[in-house]
Amino acid sequence: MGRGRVTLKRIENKINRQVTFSKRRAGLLKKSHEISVLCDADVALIVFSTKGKLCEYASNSSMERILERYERYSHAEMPHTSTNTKSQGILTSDHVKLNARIELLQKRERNLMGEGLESLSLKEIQSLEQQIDTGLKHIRLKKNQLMLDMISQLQKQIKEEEKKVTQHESEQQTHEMMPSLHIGMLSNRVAFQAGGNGEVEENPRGGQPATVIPAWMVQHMTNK
Amino acid sequence: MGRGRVTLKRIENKINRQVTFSKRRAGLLKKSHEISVLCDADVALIVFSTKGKLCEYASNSSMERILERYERYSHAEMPHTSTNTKSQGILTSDHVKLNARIELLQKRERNLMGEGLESLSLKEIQSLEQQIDTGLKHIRLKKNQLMLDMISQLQKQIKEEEKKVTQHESEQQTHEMMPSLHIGMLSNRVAFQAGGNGEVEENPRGGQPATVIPAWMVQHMTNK
DNA sequence: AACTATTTATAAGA
DNA sequence: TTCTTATAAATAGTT
Repeated sequence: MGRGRVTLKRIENKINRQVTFSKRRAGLLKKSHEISVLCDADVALIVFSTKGKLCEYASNSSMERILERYERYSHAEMPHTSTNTKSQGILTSDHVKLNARIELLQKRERNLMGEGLESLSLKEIQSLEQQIDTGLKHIRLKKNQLMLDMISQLQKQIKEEEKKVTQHESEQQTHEMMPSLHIGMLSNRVAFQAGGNGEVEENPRGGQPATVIPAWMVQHMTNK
Repeated sequence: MGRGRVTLKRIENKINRQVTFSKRRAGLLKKSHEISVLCDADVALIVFSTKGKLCEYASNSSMERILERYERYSHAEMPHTSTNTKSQGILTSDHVKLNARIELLQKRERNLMGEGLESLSLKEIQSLEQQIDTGLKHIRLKKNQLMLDMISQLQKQIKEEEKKVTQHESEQQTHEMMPSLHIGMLSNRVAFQAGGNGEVEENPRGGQPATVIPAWMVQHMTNK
């Protein structure tokens, strides 16, 4: 829907990404609203930008109601940390409660770092492992992103340096050819393989620009 | 986007409504996925059709994770609205401190789970990765320990059961040889190869007698 | 479920 | 950010 074909891949340019985000977010909101009105559907949309800014849409019935309905529908329930956390109420002004909450959070932190596991059951530990494993993947993804950003920035810098040097040389009538450092060509592959301990979390198809719509989505689109 | 202008009003024809719903739902899902990939956003979409059928989309991190994040975010919204009980007086500053600490801990927790990484530098992320990686190893160690404990406990139990059965049989003068289930010989091997990702740091715990390993456990040990 | 005429969304540019 | 514009995409009505 624009002047170029869309490739389903993270937009690397920060500015562009932000702009596209704003535009598409607006579109998504609009369409969410439209389907809710046209088709009399209950819709809840939650979007967090890269920077963590929240944006939400909820049809007619409030977000809360829809989420409740979702919880009810999706599974019988799942007793989880969020339950305690939420029921305690972050806003509680009671000192004791605040301290209790802090203690809880500290225990949670220690658990996440692999400490204080004595009191946990096998099930709890498995769940913990799962969460951390997933989180670690995210972290490594983010790290790769940062490294990529840094690489392209450095490349830009080097190019500029080269330009200066070249200019300088021509001013001095020095026409030697200086072989430029084309470190750049490898950026993508290198970056994607840099996972610390050899884990490659990124799309294994490395250089492929486009992405196929994931199977689950096709399913959603196909099934009724 | 079609042969007629769209009027933002509930489609009365039931069939049409259903068809439009299907089409637009697919579109919405697609766009949700696109913005999540292109703009690196966290997106959760929940749609209930008129008939109450649920359809959902969640980017990368699971729906649960996003909803949790949402809860956290929306709760954190109104911390200032209810600064009640001025009777607390001096304690207020404590309060503020406690709340600040809680916020810090929450951020830390999110970081440990691979969220809210936007504000971190490459160095910080690397350190985080290191910590979590180490922690994860601990957790897996603990898990293995627990599983091994459970296995030997189960083995003991079964042994006793077998004994009872044998006694009973001899009491009844039934001397048929009942081939006991010596599936057990592999127990150790299985246990030691199951370690999630292959890391088993535990030390072999003696050759216990025969045992059947429950299916669920094998699964837990094998998968991952 | 396919097709296609149109409307809509939006990428790029200013 | 906002506006404009050329184009890609979505989709309403049809088969």
